[in-house]
Amino acid sequence: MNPRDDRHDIGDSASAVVAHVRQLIDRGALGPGARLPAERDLALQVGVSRPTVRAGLRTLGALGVVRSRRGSGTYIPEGPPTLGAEALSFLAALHKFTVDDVYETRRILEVGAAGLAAERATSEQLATLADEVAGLFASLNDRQVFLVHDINFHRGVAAASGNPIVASMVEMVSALYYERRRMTAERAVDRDLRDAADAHRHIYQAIRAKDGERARRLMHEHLLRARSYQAKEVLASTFKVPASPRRRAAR
Amino acid sequence: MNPRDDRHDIGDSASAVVAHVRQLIDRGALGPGARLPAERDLALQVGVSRPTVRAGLRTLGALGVVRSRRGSGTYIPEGPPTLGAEALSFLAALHKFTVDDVYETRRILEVGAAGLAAERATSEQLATLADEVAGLFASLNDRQVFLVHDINFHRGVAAASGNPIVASMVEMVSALYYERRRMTAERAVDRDLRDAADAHRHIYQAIRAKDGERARRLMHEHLLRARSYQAKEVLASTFKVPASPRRRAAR
DNA sequence: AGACTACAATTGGCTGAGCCACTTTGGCAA
DNA sequence: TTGCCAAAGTGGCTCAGCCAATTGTAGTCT
Repeated sequence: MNPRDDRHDIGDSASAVVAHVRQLIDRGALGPGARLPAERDLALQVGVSRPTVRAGLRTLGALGVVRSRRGSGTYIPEGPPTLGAEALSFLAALHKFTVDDVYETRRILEVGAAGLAAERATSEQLATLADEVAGLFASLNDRQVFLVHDINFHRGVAAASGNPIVASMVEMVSALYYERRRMTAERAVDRDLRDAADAHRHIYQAIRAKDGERARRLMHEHLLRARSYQAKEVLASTFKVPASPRRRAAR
Repeated sequence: MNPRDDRHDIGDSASAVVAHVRQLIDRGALGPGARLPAERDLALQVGVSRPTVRAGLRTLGALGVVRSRRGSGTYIPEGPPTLGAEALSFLAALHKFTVDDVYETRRILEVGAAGLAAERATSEQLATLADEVAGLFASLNDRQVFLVHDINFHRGVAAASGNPIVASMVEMVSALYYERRRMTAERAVDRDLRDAADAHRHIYQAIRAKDGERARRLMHEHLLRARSYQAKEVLASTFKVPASPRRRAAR
């Protein structure tokens, strides 16, 4: 539709592709679940080569805006909005984030999310939280499974907050937390696990009772205690240094 | 080159480049300010073609992990860790984040940041905050400049929190806020601007006095009031839009 | 000697053509 | 109707090469 689409841009041609897709989104031509034009078509539309289009799409892919499936096409993901956790993971590796930094961020974000969840959680979201609490009590003897239910409970609270920005940020730090915690979860103490499961149950009850202030207070205390549990484990392992009793299968 | 390499990975070759760089970072061979090997060298190291290396580097660039400068090389950025704000901007466009969503997220993050800042702010960071407060009072008649000082104050508080994760998240939402607010800032009411400047001054004073609870309370109230200011502006413009001013002066 | 300019090497940005692997689809045969 | 298979479409990757910006260096002018 534009024979006069000269390339007066001075910057990257690849970012012109990003801008083009952004326009399509802002114009409403692309939304969640939509499929983008094929790379070869996009190249014609924007007036750049296909490798350049691929570069732009790769940028969008890294941002989590699009996802490419070989043989099928490039799509805008459906479902709840999500910020890629990879960026935070790299940042953590580069700038040496401490465990306390992570717990502190979680306290700020998730205490707020718990308060909102108490005001807004739908019955469906409450049911999800109840499931995860049940999962916690059912997996007291399997630390890895327990950890997954733990994380899922917190993600569920974030989703129940009804605020997509808060939810996606909690997803980010949860992913970072999981990435680190997964390797040390085996050291957790039985009694601490039971305490944690109880804490989750009480948070769930506060949210279900629409008691925002109590939900906030309980979430705050839970995260403070969780941090001290983990600190204790690190301390204990420093002194014990036990040989790993279990062999793992290949890879 | 040779299909009988040890490249039996099934996944992207481009992500092998990302993983390679990640290894270099984890191993300590790359840190902030460091320069990556040239693309042509990296291609040899990883065993892929140069376009594939470029694809991987572009992913890292989108994540904010590296930055390429034509003719010079590809570097890991120095300075405080920062999460690209572009991802959140796209997410906002795709999922129709509301103004309330943004203010709510700011309340959660920045109230927490203000509390931490009161405990940890260095004298240098306090001086920066004081500068921005002065800038606010000095720009009461220029809404665009006022907005910049406003944002910078809040970024300064986040930086003073001493928590790099919280700081980078505040940067993200601040960028989103600025992107939207910039277009409507002209509508701000004189009296509201003065109120806002006062609020910032009081927050600064609380942080300087190391009174975390007061800093949190003031930040909370400030952000609540700022939201209602903005809502009022939108309402006013809804009724007054066609009423063109008789004169174009008064700026 | 010191400042400046011209140049050449290095490096990222981009192109075009092409091959491969996977997915989807539609027509054909049982 | 059901099942299968081949063709078309699509993204992943490579190769070879040219362009443009940067940078360090050698040579020139003042």
